[in-house]
Amino acid sequence: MARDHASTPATDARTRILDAAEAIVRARGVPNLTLEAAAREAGVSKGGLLYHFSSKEALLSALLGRLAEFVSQDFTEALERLPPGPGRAARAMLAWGLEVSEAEANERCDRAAAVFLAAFHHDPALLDPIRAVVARLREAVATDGLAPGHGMAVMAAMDGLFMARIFGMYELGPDERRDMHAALSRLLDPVP
Amino acid sequence: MARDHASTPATDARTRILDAAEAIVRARGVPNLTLEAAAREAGVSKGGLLYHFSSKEALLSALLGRLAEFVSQDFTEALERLPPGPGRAARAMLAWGLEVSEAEANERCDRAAAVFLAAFHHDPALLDPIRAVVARLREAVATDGLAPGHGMAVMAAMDGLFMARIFGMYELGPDERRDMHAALSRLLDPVP
DNA sequence: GTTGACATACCGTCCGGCCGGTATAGCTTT
DNA sequence: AAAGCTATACCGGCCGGACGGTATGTCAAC
Repeated sequence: MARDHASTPATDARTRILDAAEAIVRARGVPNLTLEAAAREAGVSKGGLLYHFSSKEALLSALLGRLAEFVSQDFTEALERLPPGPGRAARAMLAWGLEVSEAEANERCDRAAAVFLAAFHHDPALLDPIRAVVARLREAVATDGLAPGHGMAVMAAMDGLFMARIFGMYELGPDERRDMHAALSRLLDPVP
Repeated sequence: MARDHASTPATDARTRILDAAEAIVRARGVPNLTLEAAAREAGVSKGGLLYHFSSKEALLSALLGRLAEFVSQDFTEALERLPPGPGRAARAMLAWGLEVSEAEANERCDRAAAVFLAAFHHDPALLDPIRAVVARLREAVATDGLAPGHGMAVMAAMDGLFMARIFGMYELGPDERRDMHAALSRLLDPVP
């Protein structure tokens, strides 16, 4: 322990380092995420960082574990808030992406993107944990009672918005979000 | 000019370098795209490469110009192959992503992804040329006579498939492609 | 002999990782 | 209870390698 010193933020060093790494990527991009920078931002020395994460890969791996767990849990909660019935998983995705405030959606998106891109750049295999989560989501969407392809269309559309934002391609305004939500909702009703 | 020399592969050095850079990113990832590696792969010296592209940024910029032009032209062609009428742009996107062979779609996707990711990593601003192209596509999709949001839903779904592939998240099998095509096609008909 | 199209050699920087040290807390032995 | 011992949680400096970029040389073609 020995964690005090008058002016240290209550969180433990490990978490602070993780947060710092994320913040750096968000603010200054993947190439600026160096061990020194992360250590500085977290208020520890480089040696201190390497005590907690024995390599850059270990740091990124931890970052990704956190993300995967967060995403998984977040989606599960969205799912459980919805009544059962055909298309529940797809409706959860839709809600998850388009029924929250734009600010909230963007925040989640940016957090995920930062971790995502940093890990992918270092080694694509680091994405395996979220790949597993996504596979679960996909399975849920594909088997929730909708006509084949309909749920996946919704999921793909949400993923498209994610990508469009992280690469700064386009971003929907409030009206467009509403319109797109309405359009995709048509896919959730039983085929006419 | 002065392009011969008995034993140079028919293409000019500039193009060979561009192709080499793309190939490296595709085969070994963004971090392995170095000037030396690109030069070696293209069969020139590092100095030779720097004669054609005065910096790494210049190389990436050229790569991206090529991509932007290719995408723009490719989409225009897809558009022109379709009869006019409401939803033409959206149908072109759908055709572009789901009415070609899986191999062809993947090939285009991977080429684009390689350039995309390499440029983005070096400097997100390098993506501006394709951002402009995408803005044009988006405009086309948003104003092609469909009910609001419907075209964008299709576009986002295609972008989602793009992202899912480049990050190895998921990939649709032939049946899924067909099903998703059918699902999204429902959005192209006049609202019932 | 000048220019275009390279090749070779080299430099400065930056980054990941390792190492030796150190202060503190807790346990144990006497 | 005093004295050791060990583990934890760091600090600060260093090294080796790689990479982008420059500077200079070369050599055929015109």
